[in-house]
Amino acid sequence: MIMQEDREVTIYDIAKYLNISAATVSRGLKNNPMISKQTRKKISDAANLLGYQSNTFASSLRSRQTHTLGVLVPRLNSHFMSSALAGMENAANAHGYNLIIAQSLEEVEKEKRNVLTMYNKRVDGLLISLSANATDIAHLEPFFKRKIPVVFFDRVHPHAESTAVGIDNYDAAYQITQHLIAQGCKRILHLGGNLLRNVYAERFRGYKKALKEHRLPFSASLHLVSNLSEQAGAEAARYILELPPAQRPDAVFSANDTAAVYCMLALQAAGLRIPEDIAFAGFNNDPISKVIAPNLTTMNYSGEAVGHTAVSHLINHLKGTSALYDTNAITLRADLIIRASSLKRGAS
Amino acid sequence: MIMQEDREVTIYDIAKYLNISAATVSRGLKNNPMISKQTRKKISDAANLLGYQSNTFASSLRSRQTHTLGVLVPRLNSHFMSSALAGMENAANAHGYNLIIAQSLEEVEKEKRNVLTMYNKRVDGLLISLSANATDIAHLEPFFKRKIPVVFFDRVHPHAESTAVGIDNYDAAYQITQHLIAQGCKRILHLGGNLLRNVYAERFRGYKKALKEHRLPFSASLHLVSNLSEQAGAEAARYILELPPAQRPDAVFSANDTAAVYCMLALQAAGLRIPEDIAFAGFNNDPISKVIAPNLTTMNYSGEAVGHTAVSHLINHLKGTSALYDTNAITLRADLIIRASSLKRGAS
DNA sequence: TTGTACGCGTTATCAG
DNA sequence: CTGATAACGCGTACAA
Repeated sequence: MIMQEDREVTIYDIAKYLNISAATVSRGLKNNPMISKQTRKKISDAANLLGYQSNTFASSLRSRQTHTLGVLVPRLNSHFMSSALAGMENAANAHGYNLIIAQSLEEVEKEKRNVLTMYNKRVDGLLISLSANATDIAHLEPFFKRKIPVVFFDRVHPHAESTAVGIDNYDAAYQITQHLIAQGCKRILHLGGNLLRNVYAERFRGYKKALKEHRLPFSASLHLVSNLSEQAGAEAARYILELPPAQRPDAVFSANDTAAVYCMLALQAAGLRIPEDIAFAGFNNDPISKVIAPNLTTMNYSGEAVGHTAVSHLINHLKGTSALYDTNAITLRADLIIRASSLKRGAS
Repeated sequence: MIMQEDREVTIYDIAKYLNISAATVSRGLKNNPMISKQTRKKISDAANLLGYQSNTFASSLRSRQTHTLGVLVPRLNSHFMSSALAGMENAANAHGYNLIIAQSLEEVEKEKRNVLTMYNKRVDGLLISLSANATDIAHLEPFFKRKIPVVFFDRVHPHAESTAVGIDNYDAAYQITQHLIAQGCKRILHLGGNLLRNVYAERFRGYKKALKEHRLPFSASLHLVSNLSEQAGAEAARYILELPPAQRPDAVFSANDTAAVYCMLALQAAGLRIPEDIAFAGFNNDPISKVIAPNLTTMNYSGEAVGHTAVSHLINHLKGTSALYDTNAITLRADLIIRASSLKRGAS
C-alpha cells in the first residue's frame, strides 16, 4: 500500500498565500489576459515556490476536456504501427495533447472493451485501426452518439461523420501487379489478408484489375488468405512448392513485407532463385525489405505521416480551426519502390 | 467547435430512476457486497437502459487513483520498444490499468516536460527508459517526493526507491565477445552507444573484460560511439575500410543489430566477406538479424517480457499484494544466438 | 442494507 | 481586473 502523502498543493494554497481569490489564481495560471501582468507573475512565482502542479482531472471534470486522445490498434509491435504511433505522439505533443494507447490483438471483444474504456476516460477523440475480424462499428456508437470525433486510420471503415486516413490501396496494388506483369510475369500469386479489412480487400481488387486489364486469368488457387505473419509466409512457400510445376506462379505479390520475406527465404532454401524462378513484391517498405537478398520490391508509405496526419486532423477538428473539419477521407501518397526481387530483365 | 450534447447520464439519473440514493448506485455499480443482490441487479439494468458510462476522472478526483500508468520512452518506433509496449499493454489491460505513452526523442527537455505532464495527469506509476543524454534523474523528483512509484526499464538509473527491469548487459556483452574470441578473432571492434546509458556502458565493460581475460589489447581506435542508427552503421563501415590493413578489425561487436546490419551491408558492398574477412555480432535479436545474409549472431531477450514484467511489478506494488514491492532490480534472461555471421570455423 | 452530507480541485458564471 | 459561489460526477464517513 502506498502511503497517502500530505495533501497536494492547490490553487487555494496559492490564493491564500497571495491573499487573492482562487478564481484569479486559476485564471492567472492559464495566462488569461484578463489578469494583470504583475498578478500573473506573482501567481506563477508562488506556484513554483509552493511546488504547485495542476490536477488535470479536476480540470477535466469541470471543463469537459481531457486533452487526451485514445488510440486503439490491432497490435503495437509492427513497424508500421509503431511508426504511426510515433507520428501521432509528435503531433499530439505539439498541440498539448496526450495519447492513451491500447491494442485489440485482433480480438473484437477486446476492441469493444477498449473502446468503452476510452469512452469512460472521456478522451476528446478516438483514433482506431480495426481488428481483423470486426464486422461492423456498432461498438463505436457511444462516441457517435455524443459526437466525439472518431478517426479511422489504415484499416478504415466507411462512416458518414468520421474521417479516414490512409492510402489508395486499390491503386497501389494495381501498380505493383502491373509492374510484375511488365516484367513478364504471367502467373502471379497474391498473398492476401482478411478481406473484411479494406486494406486487404482493396489490394486484392487492385491486383485483379491489373490481371484483367492484361487478360491474365485469375484463379482462386492463386489467392491465399492469411494473417500475413512469418509463419504464413513460410506456409505459402510450402503451398507453392507442392503445386504441380505447370501451376507454379512466376511471381508473388504479398500484402505485406513480412510474409513476402519469409516466403522468399523458404523458397530460396528449397533452391528456387529470385527473381529468375519467381519474382517478389511486398507492401509497407518494412526495414526487412531492404535487408533481404535480393532486396524486396515494395510499396512505400509513411506510417509517421499517417499517424501525424490523423492526429493533426483530429485536433484541428476539436479546435474548430480547420476548414477540413468535414473532410471525410484523407489519402496519403504511396510510392512503388522497385528493387531486385522483381527485376526479371535487368535494371529498370 | 464541437457542440455540447445533452448532459451525461450520471449515477444521480440512475438513482432518481430507481428511487434510491446515489450512494447506493455508486456502491451497486462496483458490486459492493453490502448492497443486496437484487438491488445490484436493478442498478445494473437501469445503467444499461439509460446508457450510463462511468466518468473516470470524477472517480479519480475522489479516489485519488487513476488506474493509469505513464510510459516514457526515447523513441516509439524500434522493434524492442514496440515489443516492450505490447508487453506493457497486455499486463496493464489484464489488471484494468491504462497506458499513457510519450516519447522523449532522446531530448532531455522533452523528457522533463513529459514527466511533468504524466505527473499532472496523476498517473499511478511511471515507467521510464531514459533518453540518451540525461545526466541525472532530478526531473523525477515530483514522483519521488510523493512516493509515486517509478520503474526504470532497459535504460535504467540507480535509485534506492525505484525498481529497474532489464538484463545483465555486462554479462551478455562478455559472452558475445568471448564467443568472437573463441572463433579466433583478435581485433574486435566495438560499435557502442552513449556511455551515459547503463546499457551501453555495461556492454562496453563486458567487451573489455573479455578482451582482458584473453590478453587481447584494447585500443580506443576499436571503440566507436554513435547513436547506432543505420547511418552510424554505414559510417562505421567507412571507418573500417579507411583503416590501414594491419589495423583492420577481424570482428565487430555492435551494441545493436541495426548498426551491425548496415555496417555489414556496406562492407559487403565493398567486397569484404562475412564472416571470413570480418565476423559480426549484434544485440537485440531484431527481425532484420535473421533476414540479413549471413544471419547475424546476436543477443536475444524479450521486449515483451521486459514490458510485461515492469508493469506487473508496478501494479503489484500499487496493490500492495506482492512481496516483491521492495525489489530493487529485476534481471531477465538474455541468450546468445549464434548465427553464421560469426562462425569462422564451421558450425558450432 | 441503504441514505445523508460533504469534499476531491478546478473552472464558469455572475457580480463588483 | 478581481472575487464569491456554485457546479462538474463520484466516493465515503457517518447515521439510520
